[in-house]
Amino acid sequence: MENRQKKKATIYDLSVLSGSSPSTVSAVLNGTWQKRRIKESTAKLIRGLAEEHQYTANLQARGLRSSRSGLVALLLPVHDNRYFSSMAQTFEAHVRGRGQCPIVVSACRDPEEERQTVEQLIAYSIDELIVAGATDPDGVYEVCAGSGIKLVNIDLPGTKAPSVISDNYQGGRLLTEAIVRHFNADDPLQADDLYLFGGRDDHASRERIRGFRAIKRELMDGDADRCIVPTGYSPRTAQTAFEQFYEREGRLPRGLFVNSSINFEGLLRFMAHHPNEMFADIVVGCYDYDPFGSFLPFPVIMIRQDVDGMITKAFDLMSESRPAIRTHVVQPELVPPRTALQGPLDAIKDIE
Amino acid sequence: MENRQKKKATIYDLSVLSGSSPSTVSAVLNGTWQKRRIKESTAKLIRGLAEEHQYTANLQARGLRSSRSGLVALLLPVHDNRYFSSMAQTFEAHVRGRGQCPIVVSACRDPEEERQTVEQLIAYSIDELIVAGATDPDGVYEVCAGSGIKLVNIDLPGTKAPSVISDNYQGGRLLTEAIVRHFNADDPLQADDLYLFGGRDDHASRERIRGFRAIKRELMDGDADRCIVPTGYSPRTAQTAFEQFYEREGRLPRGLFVNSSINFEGLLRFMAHHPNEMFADIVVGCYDYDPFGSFLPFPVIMIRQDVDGMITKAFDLMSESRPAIRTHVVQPELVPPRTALQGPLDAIKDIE
DNA sequence: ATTCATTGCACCATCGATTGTGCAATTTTG
DNA sequence: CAAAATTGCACAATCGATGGTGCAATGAAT
Repeated sequence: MENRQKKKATIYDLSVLSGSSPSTVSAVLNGTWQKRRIKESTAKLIRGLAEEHQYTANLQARGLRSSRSGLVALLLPVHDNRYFSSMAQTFEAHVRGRGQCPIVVSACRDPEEERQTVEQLIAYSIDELIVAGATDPDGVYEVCAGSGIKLVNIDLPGTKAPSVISDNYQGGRLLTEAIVRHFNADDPLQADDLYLFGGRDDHASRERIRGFRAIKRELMDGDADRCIVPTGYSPRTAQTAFEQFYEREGRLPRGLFVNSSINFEGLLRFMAHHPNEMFADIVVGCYDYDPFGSFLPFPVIMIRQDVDGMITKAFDLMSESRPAIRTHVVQPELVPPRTALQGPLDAIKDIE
Repeated sequence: MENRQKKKATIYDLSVLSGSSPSTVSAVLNGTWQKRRIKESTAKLIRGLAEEHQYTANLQARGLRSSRSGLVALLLPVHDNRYFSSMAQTFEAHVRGRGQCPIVVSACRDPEEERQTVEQLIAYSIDELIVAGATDPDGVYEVCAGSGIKLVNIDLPGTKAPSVISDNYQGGRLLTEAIVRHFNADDPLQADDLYLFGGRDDHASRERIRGFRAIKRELMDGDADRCIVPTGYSPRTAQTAFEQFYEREGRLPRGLFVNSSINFEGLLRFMAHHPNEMFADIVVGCYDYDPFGSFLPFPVIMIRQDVDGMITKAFDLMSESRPAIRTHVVQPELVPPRTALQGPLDAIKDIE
């Protein structure tokens, strides 16, 4: 009854109740009381009152005074795929582990939205920011410049802040090679039957394409520009690309390198209009891992990026005082078909 | 050069530069200047200076003064599955549409974590909060009580705040019936060959189970408690349950109602240790939709909950001044096998 | 030429916590 | 017992924005 009051208690309320000054209350409740030589008994009294009245600090006030907030943000392009959602999950675990408050926002892969969102975050005095897969990382940097925010790019590199990315070239190589080798020696995959679909003109796509071409040249007799079909990161445009190919050729390529699980959803949409038999002889390599994708009716080889490794590295960089502006590369992992890997959810304790 | 200063400009800086008072600057920049009868020319001058010096309001200060923040939060159990990640995506679009700032956090399905997280959010003067799939919605309410936050439960209902949930009973019926009817008449599914795996003792699971049993009684000759195997929402425990069943019976049930896509991942893990042939005669119904899950090598029928409908309803409720404490029910949708539905990502414009 | 209304803005208290500084009371030292 | 050192805390400025109130200057009405 008594502690179901309407307004939240402040240090001033507790100050009156305890007979101490607000600054004493503040010191006791934020842990600096030893430094201020507050008596243990005083501290105990105040802590008791705080407990009794359910005191919680007004973090906006604290943030205003100290120009910090305890908030750590992750800016994603989108939430709705397993790569980024596992990144969010991993990120939260890390931030909580450091005793801070994680928040996740997305900016729809829109440079203007990215900048505006970050501006908002800065206005809330976010302490640290991880920008994942930004369309314009350096634009984000400009917004952050001079705000004192710690900034690390992840997934796509920038030139103004430290970055942590996957080795997309190596991943592209691994995946392409695995596709090629998945075919039997008696009916090997031909160079003009191995296509790459998806992605756009960003660093990750370029590197993966570079790896794709390198393997094609090394393992097969050639490569061609028409074997590369960038579609942007969208299911719809990818679907269109598959359908156009099918219109033209009457079939799909036997070897398909799909540049992201988002583009893979375009292939699903295509599949919905065609029977499974059409995919009998096909091998798909997908950059990014999705557990369900791994068990489709045809062989699906996937690349899992080391999200935990990247996030860990990003926080390492943030804890450095003046991290070098360079790009750190983390190795991704090849995932054979029909593989159910553990993910960040496995770290969560189950009740039930 | 000159606008690359180290510290952010404040209304006091602009006040000096413009020769007006801070309150005038404030009024001009927050839009209340008409009400305060500021001259158009003064306003224009100040807006120009603000632009030039890249002024952005300190939202912590504003929030402190006005005890509002412009932040709207979504509290999820976890990020890393398509149901909740699409919820995050949809939520963000709605909040941005209202000109506010969305933030998403997760609390790992841990009641204590839920309460602590919400306490933090309140400390930042979050204006509105949607709590999705909370283990203890009423516990969250207690924390919010008297803070003036607008609160709506979603996915799992509470008794202290308005709630929006799926019609899980109806969804359970739909899904169970679809599983049964997917078998041929010449070799129909028997009651003791239709199992439900996953979920726990929450409202959603209970309702789905109720629907499951109702259909079993209506369409088949019986039902049995042993056909229901709650595992909690975790891939690992679900996997164990499938493996134990397999140990015991030497096979899986022909009809499988899997209570969430998270539990379905447990089936994937089981699949990784067994050949596809084992699943030749199986029909799976999964509560929650995952596009990749829909295309597995056996028929997978899914339920898609109307996330957009639920979020829309939730915001409708929030905009009411004193919404009734009741539970609103939204109809879910049955998704036949091999179906690639559009999702919230389709609303995002593509830049190629 | 007064009086009154309107315009246009400045002043100041306030939101709740942090932190540098000062000082009385107590304890220690010589 | 006086001087010095330490303990324990209060005071007050501050962070940046908001909004109620007051007041001078200008124009309108009588």
